[in-house]
Amino acid sequence: MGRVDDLSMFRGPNVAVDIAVLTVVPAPLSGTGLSQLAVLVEQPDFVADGTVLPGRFLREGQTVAQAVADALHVKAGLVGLDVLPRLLRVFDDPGRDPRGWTLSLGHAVSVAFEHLEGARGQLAHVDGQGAADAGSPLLFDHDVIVREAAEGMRARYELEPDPDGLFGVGFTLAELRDLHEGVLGQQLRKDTFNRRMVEQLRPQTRSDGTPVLRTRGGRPAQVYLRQPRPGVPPASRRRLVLPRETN
Amino acid sequence: MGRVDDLSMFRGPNVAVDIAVLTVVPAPLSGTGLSQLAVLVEQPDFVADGTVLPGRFLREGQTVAQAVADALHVKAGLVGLDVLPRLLRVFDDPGRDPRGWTLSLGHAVSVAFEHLEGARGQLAHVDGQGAADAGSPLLFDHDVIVREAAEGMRARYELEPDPDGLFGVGFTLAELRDLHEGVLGQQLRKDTFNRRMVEQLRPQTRSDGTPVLRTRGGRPAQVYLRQPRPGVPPASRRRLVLPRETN
DNA sequence: TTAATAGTGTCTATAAGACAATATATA
DNA sequence: TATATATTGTCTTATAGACACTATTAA
Repeated sequence: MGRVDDLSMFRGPNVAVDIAVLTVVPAPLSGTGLSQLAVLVEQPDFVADGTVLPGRFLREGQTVAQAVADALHVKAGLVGLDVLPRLLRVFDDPGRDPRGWTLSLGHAVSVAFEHLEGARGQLAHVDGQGAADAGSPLLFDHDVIVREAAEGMRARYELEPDPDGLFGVGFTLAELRDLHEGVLGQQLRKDTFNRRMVEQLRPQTRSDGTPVLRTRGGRPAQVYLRQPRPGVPPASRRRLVLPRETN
Repeated sequence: MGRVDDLSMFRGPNVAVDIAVLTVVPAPLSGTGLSQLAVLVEQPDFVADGTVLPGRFLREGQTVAQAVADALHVKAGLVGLDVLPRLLRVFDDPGRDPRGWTLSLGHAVSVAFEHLEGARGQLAHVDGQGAADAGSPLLFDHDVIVREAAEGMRARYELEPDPDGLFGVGFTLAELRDLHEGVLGQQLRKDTFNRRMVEQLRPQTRSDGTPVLRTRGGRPAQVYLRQPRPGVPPASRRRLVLPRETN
């Protein structure tokens, strides 16, 4: 930031936030029998054929996070979620909005499917390439936002158990794997997946020390909780950094 | 983006770009005998004791990349670099600038040390925690920008050879390791480092097929080029994703 | 009982960590 | 020659991949 005493010499752009609300549709509801990554879209009233992400202009005195929360409230009818918007990129083409100079801050948020119950809009399936299959094409740069949002979420879900916290409470390894397969859009190896994840989880126990179990048609499974300590590096990812002074 | 016909009802914020210009000071010049990560800072004229990153307000009709290029030109005297600004985060606290409503888009760019020859400002060493050791404290949120810029660059330099392209031409594995050790602020294991990197590099040869070598006081070393194909996944990072339908 | 799911154990292949040995330049 | 750096090879260890086997529920 430079030294400019009179800011009024600059006319700032209108700044919008556009949000890819990502969720995982549970297997029984997805139609395919598998959990599926999906994004919340809506049909705007100002075009006949087109789909957009929820978005909103930033008001003075607001933070970006507040504008995101407002957009989710006003556009999607979602209230009271405490989400962590992740900034993806800025769309800054000076001619991108014919109505005037606007910037758009593309964001991603991950929301548990249950919290999208009363939401307005539709859930569009996100395919392996990050393309949303809404009925009509995504307008503006919104396809890019969805693709980058999906890419980021997939990268996060490859090494850590449910890093976005879509499970509110405990979960079994099978439920966790369903979730991860939905996010990644790929099947995962059960044994390797379990080995990687177990070491980052804590088995849930009752106060008397007995394990909390959950059954799904077979042998009951241990229920796990995310470790309270975040940022534990997955053991599998060896680092080049030297622990000592050697060489 | 919603449907708003009259944009003039919104008064947009002033939008600034602030840039962490990262470079690696070669070992002979750093004073420590090791290559060192550094960031370009300047002493602003409006405070007695404080340091800032180069920055500039976005003008109408400009893209963010153009504003970054302008800032590097006007503030640091750098012309003609084609840099790739990486967006790090938005600083959006409504009260962060007493002069009025401003947003700042924190960016990182990586620039080869040779290109900073005629630059205004000083190079501040960036330590292992991402803290810049300028003589005086970094003002505003600029310490956060430097930290996140360094984090991102370090993550990139752990698995791939010189992903930011600080070497313009060919390099030996020893030179590459010096560079990576400077970025990471850590010594690296020579053998493992070489194994990882060689498979992502192409040995430089003359038209007659003889290898290009370079000597540094001992046996001459092969000169390598980055593979023209970017985005080659490092072989070491095994993935969970199934190649087949199994499990 | 059978079917379905959960969990454990084991063998193999691959890559990292550690270190030794050899090669080729300069002083 | 001695010294410095580069390069190759090998042994050990850790983890992924593959698969078999046991365990515990419901129907």
